[in-house]
Amino acid sequence: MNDDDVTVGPLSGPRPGQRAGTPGAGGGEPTGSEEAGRGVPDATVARLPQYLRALTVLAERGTETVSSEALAAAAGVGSAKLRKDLSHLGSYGTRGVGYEVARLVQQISEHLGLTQRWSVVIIGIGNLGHALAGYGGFASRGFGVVGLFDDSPAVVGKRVNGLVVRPLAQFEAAVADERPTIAVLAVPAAVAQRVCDRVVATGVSSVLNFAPVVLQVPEGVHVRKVDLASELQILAFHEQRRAALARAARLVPGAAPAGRGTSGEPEAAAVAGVVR
Amino acid sequence: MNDDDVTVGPLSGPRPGQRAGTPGAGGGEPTGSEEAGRGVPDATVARLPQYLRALTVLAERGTETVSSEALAAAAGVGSAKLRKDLSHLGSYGTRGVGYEVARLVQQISEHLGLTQRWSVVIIGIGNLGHALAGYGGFASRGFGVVGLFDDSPAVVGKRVNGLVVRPLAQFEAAVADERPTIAVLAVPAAVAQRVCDRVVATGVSSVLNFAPVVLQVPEGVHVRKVDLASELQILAFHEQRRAALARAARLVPGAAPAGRGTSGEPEAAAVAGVVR
DNA sequence: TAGATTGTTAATCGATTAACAATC
DNA sequence: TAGATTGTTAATCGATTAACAATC
Repeated sequence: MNDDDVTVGPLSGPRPGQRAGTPGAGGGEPTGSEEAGRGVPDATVARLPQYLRALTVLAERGTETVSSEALAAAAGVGSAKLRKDLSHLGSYGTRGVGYEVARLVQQISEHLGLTQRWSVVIIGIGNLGHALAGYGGFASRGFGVVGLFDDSPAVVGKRVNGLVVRPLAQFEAAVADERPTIAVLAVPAAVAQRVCDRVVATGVSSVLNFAPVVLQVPEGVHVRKVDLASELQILAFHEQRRAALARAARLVPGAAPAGRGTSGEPEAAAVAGVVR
Repeated sequence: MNDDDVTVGPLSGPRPGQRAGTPGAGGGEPTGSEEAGRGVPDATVARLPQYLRALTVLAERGTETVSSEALAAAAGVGSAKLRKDLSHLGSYGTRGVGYEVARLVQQISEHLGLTQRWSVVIIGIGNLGHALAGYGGFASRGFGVVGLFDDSPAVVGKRVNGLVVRPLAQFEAAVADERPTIAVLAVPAAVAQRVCDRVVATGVSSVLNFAPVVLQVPEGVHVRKVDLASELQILAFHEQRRAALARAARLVPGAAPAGRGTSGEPEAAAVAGVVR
């Protein structure tokens, strides 16, 4: 689960500390008249795009029906988890048979809100923003980039992927026109909060943040963070632990519990002079 | 928690289905002679970079000591969670006082393995790979990009951020020379698995994958995935749910249970200015 | 000593997993 | 009917949270 998802639900009940996005599964309050999909767990939501992608691949290959076992393998999860996840959407399988690929694609797409087109603006057209503006994966999945903004004279006015980069000063007016739902922030950390404040003030309620800062937003605004350096740091942690374990194993060879495999570890050299 | 982390631990005990990265907290097997940091939970590890960043900001401002309350606020988490997380590292605070910023920076850096320099190669120098190659956030956090590879004649030979893009054919030889620990994959989905296989075959044991596919890797190789389109899809899910709730609220206005605040749908409120 | 704040405990919550009854 | 596979239940596990005793 990517719990960088700083989300506060629209119900905004004043009970302090209630984290929405996981609405009161316990209480009463039917919340309305929806049938299912009311209380899809965050962890499940985060996996739906994966399932959808696996299903799309299957559909392209002409597969019409798939078992939870096979789909789970394609998506890299366990079949029990997959079935549980799908059951939250209402369960569209047939016992003894499996899931109809086309139907499931449709259902997941609807649940993810992909049956409509969402408009996206990108703010900050540096290296990364430029790449995002040109990323084919957005358009192909129903996200339309409708605006590019930056404040640097070096890029304003340039054409990127068919759009002209506009100065940030025009942002508010553009939003009033184009009504994007999602803003992608690819600006430097130092200005990210200020830009975010402006974005939120215009009514945009979802933000994808690439700046390495924790954005403060009012209730009701969703922020997801992609932090590239953090990803490397997390990998580094595991490498470091691996190296530490390998060192320990060399020092206390008898302590090795079992099945250590090719017990020499690849990074031994790189580690040669490190901590502890 | 970012549980895209497909990780298999170095202990590789043959017990089937055991997910490592969360080593047997229950069992016996002391795993060696390390003091602490043995069993840092994945969720905690994923937050350490956040803490480190917040601390760095504090350090730059000249702050010498910080309370869990203040640091937690800066990192966007609760103070209890922060203290619990830090306690997994061994706890370096002083009751009644707080944490010494410099000391904590040092401790977290060591735990993340950032006291050494990790070498990174980037494979796939399209839009995204190009941006990653130029991303300052890597170098500034101790990750050195030592190689860029691609197979397209359009980019091979070009100089990006001081490095010449080499053909993928030279990859194996280069790895033997430069011994990178981490490979970043920014290649098209269609070839990602094949490229990954080559990467893993050279002994690289950590992969950061930007291709929208689930990579199959042998035990002991860490893969983390960054999926840009998925991030947007998850945001779309929440927007879609928000819209559905708003619709339900309009149709059954009396059904609003309590504390609905400005019961109009959040979209409207957000547009008018900032919510709540 | 009095005030502050950590580190830890215990309760709670959400997510995962295995197993199996329901049912195609 | 026999075989297959879903949808759900119940057990387990890991993560979060609040509260507070320890202690600076």
